[in-house]
Amino acid sequence: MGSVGAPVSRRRAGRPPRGLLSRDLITDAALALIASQGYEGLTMSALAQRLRVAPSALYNHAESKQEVLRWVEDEVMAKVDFSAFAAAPWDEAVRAWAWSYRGVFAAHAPLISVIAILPVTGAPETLAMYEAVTKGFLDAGWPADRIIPAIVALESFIFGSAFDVAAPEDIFESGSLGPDYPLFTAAVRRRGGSQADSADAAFTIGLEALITGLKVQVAG
Amino acid sequence: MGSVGAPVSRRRAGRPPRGLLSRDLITDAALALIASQGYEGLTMSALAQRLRVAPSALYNHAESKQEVLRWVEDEVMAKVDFSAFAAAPWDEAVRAWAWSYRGVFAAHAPLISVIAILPVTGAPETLAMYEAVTKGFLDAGWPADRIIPAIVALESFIFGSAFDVAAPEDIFESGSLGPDYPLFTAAVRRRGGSQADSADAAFTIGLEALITGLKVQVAG
DNA sequence: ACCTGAACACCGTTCAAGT
DNA sequence: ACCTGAACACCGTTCAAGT
Repeated sequence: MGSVGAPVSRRRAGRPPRGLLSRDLITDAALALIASQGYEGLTMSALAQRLRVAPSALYNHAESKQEVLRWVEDEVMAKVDFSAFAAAPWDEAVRAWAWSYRGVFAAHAPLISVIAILPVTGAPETLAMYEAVTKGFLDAGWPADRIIPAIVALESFIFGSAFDVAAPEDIFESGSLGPDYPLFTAAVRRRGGSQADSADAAFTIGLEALITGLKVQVAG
Repeated sequence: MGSVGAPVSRRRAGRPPRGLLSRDLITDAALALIASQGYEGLTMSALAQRLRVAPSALYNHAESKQEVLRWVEDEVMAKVDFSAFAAAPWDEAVRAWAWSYRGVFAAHAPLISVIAILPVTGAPETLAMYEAVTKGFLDAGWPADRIIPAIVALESFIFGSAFDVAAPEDIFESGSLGPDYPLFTAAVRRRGGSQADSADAAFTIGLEALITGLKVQVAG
């Protein structure tokens, strides 16, 4: 782990900034703020305070808070480990990538709604991941026109599952209404362990089903 | 279709309200507001204005905006069609339910982050759906301890896919960075049609893979 | 080119005062 | 019990003024 404020990934080339701020500094400060206060703590004021600057100064570098979130998103995406696609067989690589992807975004759920609307334009870390994943699918013999839909399907499952990780322990507690829904209540009771265990179990079941099902589709 | 302000589903029993407001009236107004202005238009002020009441009056009935969103969520959930579980074979029922579920929440994506954190306590429409789905799985011979994880996995995929429906046409446009990521750029080009078609294709592929894979798991 | 300080147009929520 | 009106503590963003 680097010290607070240390760059979290490879820095952008280009002219060094003249003033106090830059995209990289703002992004690092935003990530540090999110790490310590969560996404509710990420306000333009708090960001400015951490950078010892007036809030309005941020707008010389970012068009909006939305743009700052896009920078954060690309930086977070860089933490996803897709290295298995270069070495392991397809199903093993998908498994390793998906678990890493879900783990990273479980701590960044508010970004998911940003990503969903967000063109990849200008997000080099994100594009690097897609390039490696695409190559992994091609190497495994996937037809080119099936690759993007398959990746989107996997990502949809991963994003949905990332939300689930943050769910509270009592998410399926029906309370006083319980007796009206006996089958569901019984099924919930049969599912043991903590919420973290339950989320992992659901993710395992879904991911393995997807891998199996996709393999069948591409073979048939 | 009912007229504006008409109740959208079965109304709650219990004492009629004494004043101008009630949970049902607030929920209906919120849904009407969302339908005409989207979720950005759903503010406590706008809600109060539509109900011809001061914003502070809402707090005699709802603890917070978050609670209003929970009411909306349960109402929206009532639109999901799970009737196939009572009649059709398991895979057909899952397919019909999942498509309906995704369609409903594609128009209500901001609710997804609410649901993920939200215990089902006090959400009768939601519980009714889970009860019917659980029964469908039991009737198909599913072991009780596997049902909830499987439903959660399906829901994760459905929620993630609902986000995808709202994605812009150019979501995978890499722009000037394109040449650096040739395999991905080529794969994107091979995927034809509109974003709506792409979202449908990804949903079809993922859902069919899940159904196939879950069947294999439960058989083995 | 970049930063400050004041201002603007909002948010959700609280609370004393009324009926 | 329920509603009003004023107030509070925030938001993100703009813009004239300075260097």
